[in-house]
Amino acid sequence: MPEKFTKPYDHKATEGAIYQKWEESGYFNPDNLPGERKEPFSIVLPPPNVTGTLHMGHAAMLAVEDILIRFERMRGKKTLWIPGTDSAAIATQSKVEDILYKTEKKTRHDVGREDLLKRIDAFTDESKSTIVNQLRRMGSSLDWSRYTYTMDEKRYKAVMEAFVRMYNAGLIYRGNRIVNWDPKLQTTVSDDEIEYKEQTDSFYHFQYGPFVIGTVRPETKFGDKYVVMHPNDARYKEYAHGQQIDLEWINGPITATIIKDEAVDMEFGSGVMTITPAHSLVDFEIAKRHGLDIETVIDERGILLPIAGEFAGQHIKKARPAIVEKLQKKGLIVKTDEKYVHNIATNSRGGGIIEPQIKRQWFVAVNKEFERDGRFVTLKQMMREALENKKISITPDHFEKIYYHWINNLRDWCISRQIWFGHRIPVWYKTELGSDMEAIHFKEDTLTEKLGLTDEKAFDRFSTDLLEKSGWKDKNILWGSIRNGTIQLYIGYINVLKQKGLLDDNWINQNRINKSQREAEMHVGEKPPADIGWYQDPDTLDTWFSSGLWTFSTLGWPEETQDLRTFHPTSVLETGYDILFFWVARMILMSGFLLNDVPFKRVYLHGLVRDAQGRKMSKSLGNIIDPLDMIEKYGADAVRLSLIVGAAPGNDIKLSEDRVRGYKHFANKIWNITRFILDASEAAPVGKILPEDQSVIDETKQAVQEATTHIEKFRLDLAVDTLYQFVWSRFADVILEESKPLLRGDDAQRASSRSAALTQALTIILAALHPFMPFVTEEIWSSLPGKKDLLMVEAWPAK
RNA sequence: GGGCGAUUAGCUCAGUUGGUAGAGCAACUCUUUUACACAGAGAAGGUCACAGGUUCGAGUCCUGUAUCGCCCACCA
Repeated sequence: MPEKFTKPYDHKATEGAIYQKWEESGYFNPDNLPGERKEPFSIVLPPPNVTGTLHMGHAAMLAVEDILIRFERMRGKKTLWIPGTDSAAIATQSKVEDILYKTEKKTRHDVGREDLLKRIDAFTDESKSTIVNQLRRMGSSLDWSRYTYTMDEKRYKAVMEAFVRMYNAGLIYRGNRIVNWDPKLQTTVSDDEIEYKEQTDSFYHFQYGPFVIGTVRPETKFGDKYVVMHPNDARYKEYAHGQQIDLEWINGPITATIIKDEAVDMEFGSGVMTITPAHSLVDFEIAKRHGLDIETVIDERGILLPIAGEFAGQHIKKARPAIVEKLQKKGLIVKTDEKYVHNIATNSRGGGIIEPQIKRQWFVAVNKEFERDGRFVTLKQMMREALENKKISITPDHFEKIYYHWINNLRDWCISRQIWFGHRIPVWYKTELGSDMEAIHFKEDTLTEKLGLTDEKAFDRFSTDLLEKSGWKDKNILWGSIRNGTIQLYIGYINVLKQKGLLDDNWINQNRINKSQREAEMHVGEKPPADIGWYQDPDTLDTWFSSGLWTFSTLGWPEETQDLRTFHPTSVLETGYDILFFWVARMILMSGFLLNDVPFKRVYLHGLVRDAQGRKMSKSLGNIIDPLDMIEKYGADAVRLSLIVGAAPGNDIKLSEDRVRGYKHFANKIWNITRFILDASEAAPVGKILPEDQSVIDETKQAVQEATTHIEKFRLDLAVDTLYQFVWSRFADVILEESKPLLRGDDAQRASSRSAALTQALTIILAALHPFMPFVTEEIWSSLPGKKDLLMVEAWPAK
């Protein structure tokens, strides 16, 4: 018997070496697997953030997926588990920007786009190895030869291709619509990334002509010239739709128009409201229904525009009390509720408070019909049908209801982001200015005076100089145009001037004439047309756009690769229920349109890992259990089991260190069972199994069969429970105890028979436990006499 | 406001088509020349949230109530 069995199982001395053996065997790669394997089984790893570290949620995901992969590999399938990491666009860029500011006191505008991207690349390269090694520590049998990164060259190509195809099918369009604008991160945010947070504010009731209107946001009220009420509201039946009323408002007399619309809740407040279409989705829709004017009141930075009169140029936060004070003086405040509790929209990706803005952005049309297989369908329909036709099933199944509910409420998906790190939109513009970004116009003399520049040549030199210092490559972005005494400057240019302290918001808002957006000649494609003067859209794509391609971009799409033919659709997509909509639904959308197929056949949703009290693990609560600490202390096998047992699909897992410790004991139990059996087989050499000992094997097989059924139903929790019960309470406590007298008895034939039966039962147990506890089982396997190949490719001991 | 879950031993959770309540952990008693004290043997622990109903029979099916959780929407 090997020396090591005289001591308790030592995971630290074992796990590293075992993983190395697996990797060296090449068996993680389906092309190297022994025997003839026809049936494929594939999973793509939901790619963790490249700059992140492993947390318990990842650990749970890895445990489940590795169990499924190892189980199917042992069942003789051609198994592929594709590793990858995600660029996590916004999160990563913010992180690098933070570092930049902390170490060099610079913003991204100081260093410029190209330089920032270089810094991000360096940062991600450096941290990539951390997460990749942590994935290995869990024992994950990922095929590293197929490792992918969302921002690598092939994936970039796939994203470009997808965009172009969807654009050509009319499913991607550019439109001016109200979007969720994050003034802190200066980018749009998709509907799904918004998180509502409760907040207490003052709620003001204002006298608005004969009406009383309420608001928590007086600073948006400058543009309000429509007063809306329900058509059936008897209190206001004397007022007619379209009727005009003169009244006194914040900055003097205005004329308001009565609008009757059913969107108004008669029960709320006075049943009358004014609308701010440019900064509220509901108001925007009312305005569109009635063809009303839509006026922007607040700019991208939260600064009030000239429409605010004397308040123009102020930040909304500062302006609010001043506006309230003015209304108070004018006697227009009826009353104020100090403690009004309401929800405000925030950017869940660490951003600020969402300020709806009307912006020109790129969208995916989910309700637009296109031709497919001789009929007209919409993306929404396709997403719905994938489940209705049972091409995809979700475990646990009640999530299917939630999925349908989400689809039904789905609006067009805003896919453009104003951050720099990400897949850049493959669209090119050509105007005399180089793009059709937003521009602001000024009177020529005001600007030349402000910057101390006397003529156009001086301005040109000034710009060129600025250009060099700021590192911008494309001169066209920085320059504006002068014509008819008006200077037109791009937002990007203005931002640079602001950072240099040459202009400030106050001045801009007082001197601007208007804003414009020029139509440009447009080309959609990865590369610009051959002639010069084309300028690429500065925006990048929503990170979920590229994530949506993940099941097939990782397999080489758009090329017709062998991998794509063999492994797509993937067998199972396993992820947390928290990204069902972000990711799962979008993969169904993308795969449906681009491949006319589903991305996976089965969705398995695991729960979230919480602490022992059921709270989310967070830094602020200080209740984070680090999977690597746990692996260090108790071994990866124990960590895996602790995340599987008691975790029914979709249920949250309450994890405590005690649980992990408990499963370390189980690893040791198996270790000692082996020691006992090796001992026995040395004392009583393995012989022919007599009929009276056959039951030991039969019973073992039956337990494994039961576990197999559970795994097939994705009840890994029950499967491991079955095996645990059998091994500990039945095999160790009863069968081994009963065997002792037989092994030491006078009947040598019986002793050999029993010893043989136990040895065989042990091999079955080891094989059955291997997907769950790969390290300890593989280590024991290597010490059993007569075993040549690795346990990971041994045949599964049940049908 | 709409939707989806949950409520079973001190804690965490199983409980397949209805047939006398299960596991792990913790706690209790005993056991150490025993494969394993990271152990074994034993005992204890439950009005299955509550109230009705269907049934020969309900933790399981139906109705309602309460509490907790999550998702979606959102009121100016």
